[in-house]
Amino acid sequence: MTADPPIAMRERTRRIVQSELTVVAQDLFVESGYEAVTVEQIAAAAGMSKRTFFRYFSSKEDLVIGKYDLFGDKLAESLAVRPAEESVWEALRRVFDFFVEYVDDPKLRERRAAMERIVQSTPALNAAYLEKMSRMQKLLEEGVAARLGIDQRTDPRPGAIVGAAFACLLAAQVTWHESDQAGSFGPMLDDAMAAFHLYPPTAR
Amino acid sequence: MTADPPIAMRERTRRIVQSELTVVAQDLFVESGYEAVTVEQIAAAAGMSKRTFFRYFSSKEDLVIGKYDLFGDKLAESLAVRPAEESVWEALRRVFDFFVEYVDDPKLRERRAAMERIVQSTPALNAAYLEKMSRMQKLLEEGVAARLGIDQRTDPRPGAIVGAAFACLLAAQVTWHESDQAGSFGPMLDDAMAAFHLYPPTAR
DNA sequence: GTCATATTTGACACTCGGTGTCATACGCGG
DNA sequence: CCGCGTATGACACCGAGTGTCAAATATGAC
Repeated sequence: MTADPPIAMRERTRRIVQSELTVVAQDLFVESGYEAVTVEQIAAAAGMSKRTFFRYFSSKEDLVIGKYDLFGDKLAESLAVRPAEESVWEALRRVFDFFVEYVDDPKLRERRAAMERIVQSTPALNAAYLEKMSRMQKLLEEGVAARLGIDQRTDPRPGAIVGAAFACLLAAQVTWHESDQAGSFGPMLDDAMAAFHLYPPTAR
Repeated sequence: MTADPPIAMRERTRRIVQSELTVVAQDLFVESGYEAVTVEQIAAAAGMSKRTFFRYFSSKEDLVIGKYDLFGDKLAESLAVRPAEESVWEALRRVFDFFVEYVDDPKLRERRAAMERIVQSTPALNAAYLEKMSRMQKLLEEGVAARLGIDQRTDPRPGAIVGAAFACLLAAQVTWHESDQAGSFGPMLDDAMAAFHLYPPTAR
């Protein structure tokens, strides 16, 4: 247990440096665009060498979208906790409340909107973003398959359902982002997901 | 008109060099993995310099997934041609017959399956693939919005519906790819898309 | 066939993202 | 104050991708 305090300490300072880097980098991205800003510039603006930057982020992309790595497990746990009598579609909608909170958060709104614009308009970032989403989806598929009592290895429906739910999430996000963003993101997501009705799974 | 023949000629030889490069590169990828093969190795194996490689493909990724750029417009046209009385979901399924033909094509099956494995297992490629898909989706959204008579700038449903259809396509593709691949890909896609029923769009 | 012209190619130098290595500086517990 | 482990910077290096320019090659007119 004597090893705990220093580790926690290091981890804390590490987080601080990371968020400092994130802020500095985002300001530069907003000013000049993602691709026009080099890692060396970010590092210099944060008072460190390029080599040290890569000790805090595994890549330039990671600085922007790395945070989504943490989301996946949270979502899967959140799905596991949903009551069994709830429909799969409804359960997924409730799981997405996590995103709704994130999008609605008034403290982050300005900054998040700016970064979203940059991600949407930078193909490399958008690609990486979609890949993260696809990883989250995979983590949820197992839970959905279990709920439906079907085998995800031979039945495409768990993947299709989770993918469709994420498609709703992304579509709502884009529309929301291009709207005036008054009120909550929740109803927009509800609209998107309400376009679908799931047939009860049939045995095969 | 005298300018036509040479252009067609150059374009033809260009295609030939491109497909030669693709074959050579795919063989190398299958042997050693995408990332382990350098562009210089591909170029050397095809008897040209690295600089010349980049005159035929804008990037290493482009060599693998660049062909999908052409799909988008075809899909959009294909949707525009679907009869108006057909439901949106059914129309999208019919548009996907294009993919079904592609996947079923017995001449390409072996090679395509090998490349699919590589794309699935290489994050950078998978990300780029998803990004291409997302571009195709955008091209179809307008047509879907028109069919439904709703405004895609303020209503998330066109994007959600197209995205959901593509989610079915991807899920079916993954499941298909992990199956014995006997028979046609079509029924697998039907299964995935049959999990959903679309509510008729309501005015807002 | 010959010449003029346009295109293709290779060679080279360069930028940027990312990694391995090593010596040094720093913070901490004894 | 000393020893130890971690953080850092400097440097060299690799691979993807681009700009430039000169040489090679193909094309068209005559």
